[in-house]
Amino acid sequence: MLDQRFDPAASEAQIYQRWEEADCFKPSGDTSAEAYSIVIPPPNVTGVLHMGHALNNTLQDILIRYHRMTGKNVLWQPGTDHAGIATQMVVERQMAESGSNESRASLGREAFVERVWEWKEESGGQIIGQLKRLGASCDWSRTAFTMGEDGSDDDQMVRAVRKVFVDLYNDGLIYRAKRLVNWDPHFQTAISDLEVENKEVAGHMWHFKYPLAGGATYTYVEKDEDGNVTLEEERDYISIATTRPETMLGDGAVAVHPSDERYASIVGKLCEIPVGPKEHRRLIPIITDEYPDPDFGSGAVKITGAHDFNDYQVAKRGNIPMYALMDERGAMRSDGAPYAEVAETAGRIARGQESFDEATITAMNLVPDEYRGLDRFEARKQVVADITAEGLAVMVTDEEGNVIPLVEDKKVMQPFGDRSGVVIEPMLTDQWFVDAETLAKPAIEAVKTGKTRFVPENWEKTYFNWMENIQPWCVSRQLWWGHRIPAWFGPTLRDDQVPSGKTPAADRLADDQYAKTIFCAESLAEAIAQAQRYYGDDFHVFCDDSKPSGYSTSHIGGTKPHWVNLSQDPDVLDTWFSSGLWPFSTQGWPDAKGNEDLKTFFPGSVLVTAFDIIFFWVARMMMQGIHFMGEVPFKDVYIHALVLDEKGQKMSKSKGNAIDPLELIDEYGADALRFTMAAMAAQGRNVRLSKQRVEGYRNFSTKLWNAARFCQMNECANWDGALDPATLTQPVNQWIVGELAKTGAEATTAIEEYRFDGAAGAAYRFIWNIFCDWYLELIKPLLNGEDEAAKAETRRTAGWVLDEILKLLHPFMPFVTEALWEQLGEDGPKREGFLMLEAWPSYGDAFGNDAAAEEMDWVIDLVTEVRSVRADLGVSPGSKVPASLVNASETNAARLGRHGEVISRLARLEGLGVVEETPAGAVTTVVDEALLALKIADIIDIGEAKARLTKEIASLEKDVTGIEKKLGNENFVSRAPADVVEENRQRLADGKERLEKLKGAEARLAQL
RNA sequence: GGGCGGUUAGCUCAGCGGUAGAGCACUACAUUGACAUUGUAGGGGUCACAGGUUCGAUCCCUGUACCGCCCACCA
Repeated sequence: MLDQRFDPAASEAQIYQRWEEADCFKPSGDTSAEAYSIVIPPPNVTGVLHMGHALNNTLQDILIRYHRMTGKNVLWQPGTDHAGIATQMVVERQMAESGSNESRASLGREAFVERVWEWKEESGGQIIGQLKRLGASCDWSRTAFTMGEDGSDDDQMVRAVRKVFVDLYNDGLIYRAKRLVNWDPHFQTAISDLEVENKEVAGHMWHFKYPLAGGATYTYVEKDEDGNVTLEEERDYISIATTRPETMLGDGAVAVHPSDERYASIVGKLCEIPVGPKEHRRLIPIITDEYPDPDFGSGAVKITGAHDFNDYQVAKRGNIPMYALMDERGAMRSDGAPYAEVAETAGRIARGQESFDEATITAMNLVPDEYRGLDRFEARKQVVADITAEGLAVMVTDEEGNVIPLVEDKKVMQPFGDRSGVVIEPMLTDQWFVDAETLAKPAIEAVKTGKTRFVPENWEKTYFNWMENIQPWCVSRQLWWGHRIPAWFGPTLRDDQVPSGKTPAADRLADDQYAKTIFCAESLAEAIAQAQRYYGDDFHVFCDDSKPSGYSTSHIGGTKPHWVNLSQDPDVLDTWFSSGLWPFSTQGWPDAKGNEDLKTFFPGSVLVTAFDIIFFWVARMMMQGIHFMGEVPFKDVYIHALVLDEKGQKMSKSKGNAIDPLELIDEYGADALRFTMAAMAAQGRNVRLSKQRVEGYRNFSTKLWNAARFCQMNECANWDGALDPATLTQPVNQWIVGELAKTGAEATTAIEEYRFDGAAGAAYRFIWNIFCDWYLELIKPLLNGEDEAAKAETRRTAGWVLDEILKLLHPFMPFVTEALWEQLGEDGPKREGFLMLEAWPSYGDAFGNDAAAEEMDWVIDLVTEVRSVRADLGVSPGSKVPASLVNASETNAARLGRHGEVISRLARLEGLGVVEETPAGAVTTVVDEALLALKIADIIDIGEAKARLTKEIASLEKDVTGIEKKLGNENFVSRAPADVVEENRQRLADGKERLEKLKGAEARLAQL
């Protein structure tokens, strides 16, 4: 006998364990069956399950369980992501909080990475355990990790990443270059555009005067739209606006628009940056460029190529030096020669007296001595104060007549690191870039031609929009935790050290300055071999890590053989670089190219993810998948919503509004949480989660449990396989199997179309509102009756339908359904195996039975009508009311004969029969063509009864008039589809007939 | 600035060219017969607004307003 209710806490873990031990999650291995595969979006290895994971993995598990039941060879590939920055951050924070004096720096690279591995081992299983609690049916024996230990037995991921990197490098799709990149001063690494969040913050715009060199002056004229002069004055300066005064120190020019007449006379002249020691004020040229907008501010823009993305482009076009001002912490530089010396050089460059190369410019620290070492925001304050003190701020008169510096309060968009939260600094650094534009082309094409399909479709636009404007992807990170970049740098050799026929000095100046001294290879040995071939036999190549005996730096340039010391790039790759390989790296690539798993499970059937990750991950997988496998990595991309709190806010720990899915599982069970996720997963929407909703679906599972209990008590739980609808004789049984078949079809279609809410809703409605509310009530008389054949048939049908329900519901509520499957099986023939491995139901047309459906609908309508009347008129619920059906049709009279008992029971009626005359003292209501007379006139308030009728008549009359009007419209009758017209005619006829009867009832009531 | 989405019952949301729906909340009633994690009944909507297309618009089109989100961005 089933317990009173299902106890998720006690049962779920145990059920899960049994599935796992029986290898239920592994692919069937039946290669004759269609393969169905999903790769999990790998959660951070050190992460904990949050609501987003719960939604994402519930939906995947529903698909996986469904397709497994349809007999496919199913793989849900699990794994975790090493999550470079995030994980490194966690470990660093732990060290900081531990109170020990350890830090990343004190530990050193090797020990620190070792520490991260330890942490990974310690916490890496946690999230997997949590996914198991959710019921995720991944094949855990294949759990993958985006990293691996170089040189260990488990280095396949390392080899995959290296191969990808080296191949792309050899194809010219990865290159190293000095570019302006987003620099995170907290983590002291470059990050990609996607990892930058632009936020609007309150800022200021300062206006400063850049005096013309040598005290030169010009006539500054402003005109209005009509060409009338509004301002004319002699100026010895050009006015510049800036929100970042500290970057003035690195200005290389002032730019104006070529059409800007105000400044035409001073273009080509020099002006002075109004900051720094007076005797070494730097002069910079006034140039023209299309970039400045003459209508904004003064129309003149300072150009700081090394600290602003727009300026960078201008500087590149105009060959303006880009002076880097800050160090990796975002503080003003304190390296290099004293300011006076450097400023002198810069001055000569500005006057065109000295040529310059990138390396020279990079080495120059133009931060005046008094600002060196200051934090960038400190430096900003200083610069503003110094300029203002010197009287070089643009002044205005305020409302009270005071002359004050012009400082506008202004909302400015500021870039922040998405992980660190600090202000990102554009920095000129050497980084590795992927030529995303080239890789994006086939990835765009694949979606255009439908090889990969987005569901819902509108996400394609987002994808296209981004892919079509894609920028080079900066993939190097100055971190320690990650895939080390497989590139080794050779030394820069003096001219007399250069191998014959090679010209490194020239190479250095070229755009691909490093190309000839970089050795990109899948292993150190290969890199050394490459270098050896490059340098020739006169050189002996080795690497830092393996200093050969007899090595001495003095040998360089000395007697042969010369020593060439390679050192590996210290940087690691962006986490997403390896995540992008996930669909094939998890299947053993590159080792297993051509092996069964890769052939069988790549490409994946669908990728399930949230929209916030389309760019980060989906796009990268598309690019890398197509490039390396020659095929799209998945056929469908299902984009689901984000989980928000009840108020529509993004859940986050810091806001304190996060609901912990594990707590919900503890409280309501995994099934309830899963069902909630499915029911709320309407496409293209956010999911607002409330506990109440979860509670409601927990109640649903209890409802199912109790329905099963009822079946069991009534010996309906005997499981005996198939059911032939043709053998059914009872309308109620014929009807329920038809309803079940409809539900099954609806759920199947919905899942196939990724409408999880539709599938969940269909199951919910059928189980609660049809099976429990009606079917189980309707069969009670049969189960308690004398007709043994009918009883047997009903038991069999109820038992069968219950089993089918368990199957249909299983992908959504795997635990409670599996528990019921097992426990109900104890009453009947022994079940062979797990519910999760049963076949997904597919019902033929044979299950539909229109006549039975119509008959049962009539019964249900009748009962509902009586209940409504009783409730409205305040008839006490317990009392049995004498009732009869007046002037019923033959059909309905027959139906009453078959169902009178159950109707009487459900509607609390007695003496229910067919009569020709309305009995005295009866209140009547209309059911179909007949009047239903209830002898209650003496126990109710006639006024209320009348009011009820009046209301119904009014509402019906409104309907009827509406339809009459419609049918009276010539255009409607001639132009609307015939079936619509016919349907309206029928409705009108029915309405009128009913109206007449209601009016009759009203009249009769008036006589009482 | 560009793009995407939203506006339907008190709340959260489905829906859809032809009769406006669910869950929760609310109201009333019911209590040993599977289930109070329940049952029965009920109230509650100018489907944001304005035009247009159509025999017919909550639905399609255009515009407006407001609300989200994404991308870009003026120094």
